[in-house]
Amino acid sequence: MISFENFIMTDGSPIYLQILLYIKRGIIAGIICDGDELPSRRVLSALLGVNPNTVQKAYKLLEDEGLIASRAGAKSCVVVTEQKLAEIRTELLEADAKDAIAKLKLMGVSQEEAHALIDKYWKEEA
Amino acid sequence: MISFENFIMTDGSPIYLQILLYIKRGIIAGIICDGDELPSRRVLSALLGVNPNTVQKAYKLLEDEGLIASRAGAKSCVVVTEQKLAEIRTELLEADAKDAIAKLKLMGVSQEEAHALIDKYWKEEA
DNA sequence: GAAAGTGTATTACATGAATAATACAGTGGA
DNA sequence: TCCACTGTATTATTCATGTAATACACTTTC
Repeated sequence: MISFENFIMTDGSPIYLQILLYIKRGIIAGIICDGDELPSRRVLSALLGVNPNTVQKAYKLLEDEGLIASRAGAKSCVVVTEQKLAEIRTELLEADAKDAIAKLKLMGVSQEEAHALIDKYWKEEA
Repeated sequence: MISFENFIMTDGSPIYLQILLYIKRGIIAGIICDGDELPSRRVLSALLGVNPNTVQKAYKLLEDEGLIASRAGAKSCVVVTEQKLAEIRTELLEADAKDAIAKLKLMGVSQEEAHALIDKYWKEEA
């Protein structure tokens, strides 16, 4: 069963997207694997303190991407091939890296300073 | 007059926040300096293709932070002291760096890979 | 088979973001 | 002084997010 203990809700971006990205990043990290069971919509919504529909929205999008499989009555589970994993890994890594770099550049940070920032803040938090 | 030619509108986060952050990051980069004139609400809204109220919302927040000064009838302009600059620089750099690092960690990226990602994507785009 | 839990779907509502159309008062330059 | 431009404020509307309350069919397990 997939764990959500490291899930931290951010204010700002839609909750259903945060859930979606959390699962995607977990898959990329190898923490969430092919065949893993997802918590049911009702259980996860209760755990996060949100509405079941919000969770359903995230799960629906993941199913549209072919990353999870759902059948009425049974638990949903993760479906990941090697190829799909490589795809979303590249997609998310590139997006996150470029986004961060663009922000730093806007603030006049140099490439060397960027490396220093990573070293400075990497150790903090789990 | 402050230029917005490097401003790129992202979908997702509120436009007024994007405007606010763009100006803050410009101040941090030293591109936007104390005394600089801001484009009027109407002019900037026309330039970005958004409603004047959206720009007003961003400017209002900047004024609440003491980063710009507005008087009815006259152009708004930037107000930045050395101390305030140091404050927001630390605040934004830390926030952006920590945010990016947290995302990479969720995907199982190592500190070494993070450095490699910076080198890989730094050159792209202006 | 029965019950509990599951996925799925529908409808209604609340809220905030953003748009739209104004209106008014103050500033600055011709 | 006059006029264009400025900041400021108000009200109404649209849209997406998120909530809420259901309902129904299917599966898993006892």
